[in-house]
Amino acid sequence: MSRQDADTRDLFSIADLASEFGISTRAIRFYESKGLLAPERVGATRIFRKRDRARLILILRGKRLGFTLRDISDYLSLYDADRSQQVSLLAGKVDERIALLERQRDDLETTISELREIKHLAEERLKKTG
DNA sequence: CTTCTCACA
DNA sequence: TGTGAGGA
Repeated sequence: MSRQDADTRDLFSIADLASEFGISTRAIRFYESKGLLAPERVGATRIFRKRDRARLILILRGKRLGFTLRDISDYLSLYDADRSQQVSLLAGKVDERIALLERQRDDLETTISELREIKHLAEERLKKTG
């Protein structure tokens, strides 16, 4: 059993992480090119450690919640620097995100109401004309 | 298998 | 925010 669980292992190749998280190796390189990841190198080959993997998990979670890579980058860059600044940045971004989703929800509800009204009028017309 | 870059949506 | 392709 040389194979260890991802959580207990320390070293990962780009292909390991890509398959573990169901993303492309290209996407991982892309995140690195945007400064979100900074794996070690042995020659030209990337070596990802647990902390790199943890950052990738945060990146994917941020994306899932609808944040841009820029948002995520800003957040991650404060990890070692200012912890409380990081927390307040996160709080602000979360507020923004919630506000946007609520506006979108309101817009959707308005649109749905309009469509229901149109449907109602169409059905009324059908009753009259046959 | 890895790397890089350029074009493209 | 990524992908496809082509070369090394």
